[in-house]
Amino acid sequence: MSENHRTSTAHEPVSPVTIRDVARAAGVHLSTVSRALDPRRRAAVSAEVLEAVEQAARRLGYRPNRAASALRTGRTYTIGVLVPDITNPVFPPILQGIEACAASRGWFVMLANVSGSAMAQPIVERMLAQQVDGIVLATASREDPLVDFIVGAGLHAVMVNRADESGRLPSVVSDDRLAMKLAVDHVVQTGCQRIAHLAGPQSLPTGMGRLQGFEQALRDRKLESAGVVVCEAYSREAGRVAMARLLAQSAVPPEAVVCSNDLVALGAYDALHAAGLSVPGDVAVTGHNDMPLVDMVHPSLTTIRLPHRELGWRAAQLLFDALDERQMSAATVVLRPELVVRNSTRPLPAHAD
Amino acid sequence: MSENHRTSTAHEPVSPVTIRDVARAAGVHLSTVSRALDPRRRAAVSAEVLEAVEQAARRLGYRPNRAASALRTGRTYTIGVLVPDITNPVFPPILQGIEACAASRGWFVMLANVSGSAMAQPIVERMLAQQVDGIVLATASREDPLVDFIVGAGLHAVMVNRADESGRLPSVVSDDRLAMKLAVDHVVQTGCQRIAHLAGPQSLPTGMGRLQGFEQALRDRKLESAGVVVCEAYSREAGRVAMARLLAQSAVPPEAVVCSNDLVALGAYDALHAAGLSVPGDVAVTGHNDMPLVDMVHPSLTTIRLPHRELGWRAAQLLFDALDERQMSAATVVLRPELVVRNSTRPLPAHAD
DNA sequence: TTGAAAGCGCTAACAA
DNA sequence: TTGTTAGCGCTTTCAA
Repeated sequence: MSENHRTSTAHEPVSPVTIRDVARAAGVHLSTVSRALDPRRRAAVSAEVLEAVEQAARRLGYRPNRAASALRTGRTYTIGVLVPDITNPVFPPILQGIEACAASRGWFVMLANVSGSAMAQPIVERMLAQQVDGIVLATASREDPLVDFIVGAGLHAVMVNRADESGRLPSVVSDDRLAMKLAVDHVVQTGCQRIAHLAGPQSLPTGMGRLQGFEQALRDRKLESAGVVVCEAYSREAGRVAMARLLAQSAVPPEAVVCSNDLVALGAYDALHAAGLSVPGDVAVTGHNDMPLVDMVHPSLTTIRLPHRELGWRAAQLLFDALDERQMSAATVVLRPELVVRNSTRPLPAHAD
Repeated sequence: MSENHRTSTAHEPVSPVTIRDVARAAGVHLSTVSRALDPRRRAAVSAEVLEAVEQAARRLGYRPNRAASALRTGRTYTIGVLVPDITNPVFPPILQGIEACAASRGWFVMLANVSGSAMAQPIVERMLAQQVDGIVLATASREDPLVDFIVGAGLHAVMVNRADESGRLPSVVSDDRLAMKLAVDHVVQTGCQRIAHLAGPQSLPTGMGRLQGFEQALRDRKLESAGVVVCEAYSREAGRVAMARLLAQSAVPPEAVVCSNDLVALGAYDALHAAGLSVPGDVAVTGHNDMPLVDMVHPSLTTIRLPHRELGWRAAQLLFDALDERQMSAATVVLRPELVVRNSTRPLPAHAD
């Protein structure tokens, strides 16, 4: 049994090497080690001491204990991320962007999947107990009480993809109004005049934003809406139900249906097929998000592509800005979506696949 | 300015209320507060004191500082999760399962997206510095040096979806051999005899396992392989290239192609179409994973469904078992995949869609 | 340029 | 049943 043996149970397998051990090995005081290992204070250490410390640290396999450092400084180098449903394909690339930005600075991401808005505040409170330095919210509803809590707690936070309407927190979103204008203008150009909209849940910022964008786009074109139905959710089944309802509303189907979401659009396919209508022959359909494989469905879906990964990266950047400069400028960053034309809106299936 | 005002910079917005404040408010010693607030030691506190403490804590909005507790106990109530690519649709449900299991116990998940196996060990080291209590790896290669490091460090870890071959760590995987047997038996039943396989990367446990499963399934049926091509990656493009190569290898195409992955299968579609062959008319195709929307592609893809969420949940459970009982029984849990029959293997397209 | 010393907030012996 | 006390590993004044 060696002399400086430390009790190491299975519970405590991680580096038992402390800053004190490194100091002893390097023959200096532990405060000198702390200094030498901190990039910002390294300059105040002589070259030979620096070398000795670094060598000792390397030799012993020293790994600074972030829990201790967090207790002392209040910084954990960790941000919390709340997403509503990680299996919704919109969120993985956003999360990837956030994680990549955090990792590029040596920070970590704590992930929480928030099922149901009632869970959000307790989760944020637990994250606060964990001393996260900031939070990225991808879960906001239009008037989200969580924002009150966060602002009240003085917590650093930003919103991504969905921003609440108060504008009290910085946010990074896609331009939903532009997205709908792109879709409407496109179907108009292919010859459609009677255009309907399958809207998303109006409790969500995106649901309302896209609906307003659709209406504005029609006004710009001096067109009347051929009907709007609000979906219960951004899901295929909700889209199917909504499309069926839309068809039931009038004798003649619309020439085009602009959907607030790809899954909704695929649900619209289902209802249109069930009604014996063909896409795009009888009705053109557009989606929103360009989720994986919508280029493989039949017919391939014309949709709106969002820079999801960039949304996440920029949101994290905004958070780090706030953290660094000790200030929260409640900026809103709006990124541009892009139209992706495929076969669900082809005027004529001349070049059939 | 109140008397017990604490300096609260923008950096330190989180609860400045400490256990000491609660003790003062409740008129007891801070160790009594610690006891009263710990479920395991609560019993040793009198009812009236317990009540007073809880009330004071609630009134002051006390939130235990986990960094301090972590420093003292070595426990952060956090597990690290490494995934190779969060935008690969296999991983979100696995991650969801892990997160849900962790959340059900009040634990948190630190997520790292590991791009490139060289990044893995540095990330684990940084997680160790963060004092994570354990790690879930979804990134393993067949003989992964990371496992050496983890075992050497005495770190608690489990593998999910992909398990390395040494069996030194507990793991939760799907039965790849059974999966391929299900696929082969199915296409045999639909009348195919000349069956080929598009294999996954042989550096990955799943790539090799499925290839072996395919070969075994053919042996069981006393059939000769109609060709095997190994894909560069689990991607559509790699599948397309591999299928093209397979077609070039012999004059007559196989009757069925059993693929190691859905994306690979969709790439096979591409190559088959390019060669003027129809699915399933000329060649039947099966996939693996049942990723979202493969029921919507044309033709809808027959594939193998995995219990991805359960994979994640069970992996987390295994990790918590190890953490609780201070022992690492290197158990392997093998879950059963399930065949999902769709139109890419229909014997006759009688009921065309 | 380095060392000494205090203390972040909490837990867990041990003592009363 | 409650209080006293030491200290987890680190950062950061302050002094030398």
